[in-house]
Amino acid sequence: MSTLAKDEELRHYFDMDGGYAQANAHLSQLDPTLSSAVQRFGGIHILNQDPFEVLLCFILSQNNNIARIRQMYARLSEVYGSSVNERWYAFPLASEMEQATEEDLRRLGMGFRSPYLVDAIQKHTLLEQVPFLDFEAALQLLMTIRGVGPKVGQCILLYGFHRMEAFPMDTWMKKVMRCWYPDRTPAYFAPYAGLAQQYLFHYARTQGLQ
DNA sequence: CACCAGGCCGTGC
DNA sequence: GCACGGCATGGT
Repeated sequence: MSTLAKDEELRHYFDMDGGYAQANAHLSQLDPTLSSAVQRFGGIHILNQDPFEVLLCFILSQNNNIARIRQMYARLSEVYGSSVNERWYAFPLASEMEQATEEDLRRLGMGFRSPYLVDAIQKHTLLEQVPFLDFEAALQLLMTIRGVGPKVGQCILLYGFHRMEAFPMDTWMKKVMRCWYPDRTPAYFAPYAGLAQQYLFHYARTQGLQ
């Protein structure tokens, strides 16, 4: 790949032309909490990640901790990833994991998520339909994959398909909503709910809720 | 050594 | 519909 093409790919991956000045300005004027979150952590971008990678990673994330998710990600990359694909990182393509069985994955330490991974690999072509569906239909489709519920599904839509309406509700965001936005729903943050989620998540985890 | 982790599934009501 | 326990495994 030419350096120019790689530069363009990286610009897209990090969403360098995402219009964040306007998004940050909008969120900042919503309320004091978001205002200080943006002020402290301004610069957060929503990545444009590979949908298949995101699908597997967020299946791995359920009831798990970051350190171990990293380790499992690295292990899948080592065992199934290949440098022949034209990418700057080694996470496997769906085609490279087609042969993986539940037993293989258990031996690799994927635990109770192993059958979920197998189902996700098997159904990976569903991802191709997502760009043509509205948000709710896309979420319902993703949730037909075992191990994909509302939270994981919205993560896939946000990081894999850049759907800004997505607002993944994990344990931290439930606390955030209860504590700071008791009378609000994610629609309050439209049209930048996904970005707001990232700011609030990071804000809550680094400086705590009060 | 208990307890927990950026949920989801199956069961029982 | 909704509350509940179980879940593989490594970190703290």
